[in-house]
Amino acid sequence: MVKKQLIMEKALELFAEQGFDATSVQQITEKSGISKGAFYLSFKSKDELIFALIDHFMSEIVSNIDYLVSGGGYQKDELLYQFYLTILKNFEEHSNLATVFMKEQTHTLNMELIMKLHFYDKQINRAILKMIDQIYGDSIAATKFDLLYCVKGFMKMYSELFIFSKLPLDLKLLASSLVEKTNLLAKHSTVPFVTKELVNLLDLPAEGPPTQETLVKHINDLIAEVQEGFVKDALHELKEQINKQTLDILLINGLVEIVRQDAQCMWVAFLLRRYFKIS
Amino acid sequence: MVKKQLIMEKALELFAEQGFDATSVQQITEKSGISKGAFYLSFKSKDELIFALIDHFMSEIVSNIDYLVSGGGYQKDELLYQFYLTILKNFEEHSNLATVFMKEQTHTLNMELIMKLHFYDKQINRAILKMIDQIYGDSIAATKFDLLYCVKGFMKMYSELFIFSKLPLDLKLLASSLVEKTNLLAKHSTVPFVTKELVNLLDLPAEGPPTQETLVKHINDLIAEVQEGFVKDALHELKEQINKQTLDILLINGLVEIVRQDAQCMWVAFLLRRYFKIS
DNA sequence: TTGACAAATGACCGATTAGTCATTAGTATA
DNA sequence: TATACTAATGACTAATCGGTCATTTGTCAA
Repeated sequence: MVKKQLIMEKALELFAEQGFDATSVQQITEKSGISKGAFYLSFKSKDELIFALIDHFMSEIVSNIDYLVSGGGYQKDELLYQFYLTILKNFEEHSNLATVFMKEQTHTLNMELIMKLHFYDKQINRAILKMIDQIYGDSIAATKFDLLYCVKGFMKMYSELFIFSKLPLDLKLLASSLVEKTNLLAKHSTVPFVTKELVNLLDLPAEGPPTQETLVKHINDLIAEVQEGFVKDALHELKEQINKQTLDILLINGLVEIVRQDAQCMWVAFLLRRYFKIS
Repeated sequence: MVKKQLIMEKALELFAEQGFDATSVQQITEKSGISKGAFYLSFKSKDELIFALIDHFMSEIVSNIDYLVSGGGYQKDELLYQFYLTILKNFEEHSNLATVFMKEQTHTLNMELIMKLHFYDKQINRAILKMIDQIYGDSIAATKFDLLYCVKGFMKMYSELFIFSKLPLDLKLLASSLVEKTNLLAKHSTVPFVTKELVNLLDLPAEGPPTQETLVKHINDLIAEVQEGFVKDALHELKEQINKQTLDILLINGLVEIVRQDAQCMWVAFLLRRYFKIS
C-alpha cells in the first residue's frame, strides 16, 4: 500500500521538525496532498502511525546488527568497525526518525509504545552482547555488561552530532575512533558498574501475554503489508491456529520461526511466543 | 514567594510523569490546591514556568561544577572523582527534572528555551574543559574535545539508569568506574573524532543582543526573587544604568560580575554582557 | 462596623485538536 | 449506458487547551 508509505514519509519530516504532539493530522494530510479522511483509511489513529514508524526503523536496525554479528563473516576489529559503521549509516540515513526518538524518548503515550521500545532495546542489547562475546571471548566476562552500556553510550552521544548539526561527518573516521575507545575499555577496564544482575533488574517485569484479539489484529495488519509470499502463508496459518486453539506447539514454533525471519514481523513474533508460552 | 515554589514542585512531578505538553495548567493547579487564576498571578504563562524550572536547576548544576573545578582544592584523580560524584548526586536529587529533560530534549517550544539550553550546555562544556586541562595538562591537547564528548556521553548514558530504574545505586562505585574509564581514554586514545573546529561549528550562530525591554523584565523578575541584599542592589543599579543609557562600562562590568556570583542570575548576566557588548 | 485594597476564584472565551460520517468522485463490470 | 462498488472528501463534532476577567473572599486600618 503506497499511500501508507507516503504518509509515513511526510509525517516523519514533520515530526522531526516539530515533534509528535505539535504536529497535527491536518498538517500531515496537507503535506501528503490527501484529505483527512484518507489518512484514517490508512491508519486507525495518530498513535498507530508512530507505532508503524518505530516498528519500521527499529526492526531494520536490529536485523542489520543481527546480520552483521551472525552471518557477516567479519573478524574481531573488523566486526566492531563494521558494527559502528552500520549503526552510524543507519542514523545518517534515518536522521529524521532519530531526531523524533531523541525528542520523544518514551513520551508517555501508551503502554504498547513503551513495551515496544523496551523490546527493541533488549534485541539490540542481545545482539551487541553476542558481538562482544565473539570479539573478546571469556576474558571480559566480568565487565561485558558494563562495556555494553559504554558502547550504547558512544552511539547515543555521537549520534547527537548527526541530529543537532546537519554537517557532513566522516563516518569512517568516527567508526575507527569508536573502535579504539571500545578496545581500550574492553582490555583495560577493571571497575565495572553495570553487572548482569543490574541488567536483569532493569528488565521490566514482563507484561502478561497479549489477548487473542490484539494478536489477530496485528497479524491481519502484517498480512496486508508483507511482500514475501511464504511469510504471508505462515501468518495465515498462524491466525488459523490461534482461532482453532489447537495448540500444536511444534507446528506453531516452526511457523513463528518462519515469520521471525521477516524484519517487519519481529514484534508479532515476540507476541506470539508470549501468547503460546514458547521458551 | 512561596506559592511560586509550590507550583514549581507540583508541576515538576507532573511534567516528569506525563511530559510538558501532556500536562495541563488545570492539572497543575489541582495538584497545587489553587485556582487557575492564582497560577497566572505567579507565572505569566505555562512557558514561563518551564523556563523558571530550567533556570533553577541548570544554574545549580553549573555552579556546582564551577565551584568544584575553580575552588574545590581537589587534585587530579580526586577532582575527577568529585566531579562525577557531584553530577551523579545532582541527577539523583533532581531525577524528576532529569526525566523532564530526557523527554523534552529541545522540544520545539520557543527560541528562548533553545537558547537557554544551549547556553547552559556551553557553560558545562567550559567547566569540563577547564577540569580536563587541570587534570591532564597539555599532554592531551589533541584529544581533549573528544574526551569532553566522552565524559558527557558517560554522564548521559549512566544517568538513564537513575531515570528508568528507580533503584538505589552505588554512586561512589559508579564514580570510581567512570574515573577509570575517563583516565583510560585520556591516556591511551589516539584517534580523536571531535576536534576544536567541530565544536566551534556546533556553536550555533549567536543571536543578536536582547532588547532593553526583555532585559528589564528579567531583572525585575530577579529582584523579586533574589535573597542576597547586595545582589539585589546591584540589579537595581543595573536597571537604572540601562534606563539612563549612560554606558559607564567599567561600573556596569563590575555590577555584572557581582550579580554573576548568584547562580540565579547566570542567565541575565549573560544577556547583560550581550546587551552591553562586554567581552 | 465600615470602607479600601489585595488575593483568589472559576466560569468563560477563542483556538485547536483527533476523529467521524454523509456525501461525492472514480472505476470496473455487466 | 447503467449498476455496483470502492476510494476519497471535508464539513462537522465533542473535547481540551491556554489564558482572561468580572466577581467574591479575606484582611487590614480607621
